[in-house]
Amino acid sequence: MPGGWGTGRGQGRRRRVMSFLQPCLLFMLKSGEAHGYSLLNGLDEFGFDLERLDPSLVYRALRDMEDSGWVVSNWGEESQGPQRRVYKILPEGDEHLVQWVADLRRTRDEIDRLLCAYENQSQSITQ
Amino acid sequence: MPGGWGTGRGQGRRRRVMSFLQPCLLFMLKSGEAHGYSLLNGLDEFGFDLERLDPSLVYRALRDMEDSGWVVSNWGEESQGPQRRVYKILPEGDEHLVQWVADLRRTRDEIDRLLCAYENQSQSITQ
DNA sequence: GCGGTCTATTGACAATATGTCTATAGTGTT
DNA sequence: AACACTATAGACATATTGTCAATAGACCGC
Repeated sequence: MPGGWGTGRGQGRRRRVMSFLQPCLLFMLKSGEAHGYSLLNGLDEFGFDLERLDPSLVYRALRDMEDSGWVVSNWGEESQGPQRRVYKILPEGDEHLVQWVADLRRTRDEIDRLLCAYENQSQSITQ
Repeated sequence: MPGGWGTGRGQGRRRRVMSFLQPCLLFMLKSGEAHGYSLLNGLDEFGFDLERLDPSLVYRALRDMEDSGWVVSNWGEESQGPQRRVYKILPEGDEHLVQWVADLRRTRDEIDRLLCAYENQSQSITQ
């Protein structure tokens, strides 16, 4: 832990929930099957900076989720352009997303607690 | 990324913000100097399960923050009982906490966006 | 007096997670 | 022909977290 901002990798890099890519990708796949690059592009909807997001991160996450049995993929049948893998969520992936949702609610509450305590302390000091 | 819950380390382990210990410890030190073990005990206030939280994690985080110049510590002057290090936040630590607060607000908003999208999709499906 | 638990701290090693880079390849534009 | 975008994936490095062992004082129960 070099120390968050200003040192080491990704200066100014934001700290998000660990493995946050996972529930985002699972959720997008709930809306329908998609291929990797379009999922990548959809991540800006959840706060990812697409200019800084290396595509290999997304593809590795997709592969890992497939290894875990939450999604499945098959090569599309394009006749034109590069071949694309089409990903689809499985029932196990749906269940996993339910767990993620419960866990993210708790994580949000924990962040809220710290932020509220911080803001309350700032107010009491200035009064 | 074996896949969150059910496999690998920490079965059922929750996924929180990376390095979340850091702002929690910094905030507690804003309230006044404290020694390591009391900071450890105060972490239940922010969602940490004290029964599962290894003290070495907290002490390492404190050391890392001291290395980064955000806190300072000195050996207390107890005549009885084991010696204790007393930690104190520095102005740089205060500034770093301000950055953490801004970042945590964004992280909370990102979680909110995913949770709202998820709940909206669940409702549209059942209607 | 001894064993166990709690308090108090720290380092070493292992495991997990993320970041970066390289590579291949098709299409479209300049 | 070069560049950018699309599309995918592996290797290597770095960052972060988890676990274990170690030391030691105080207190409590037996």
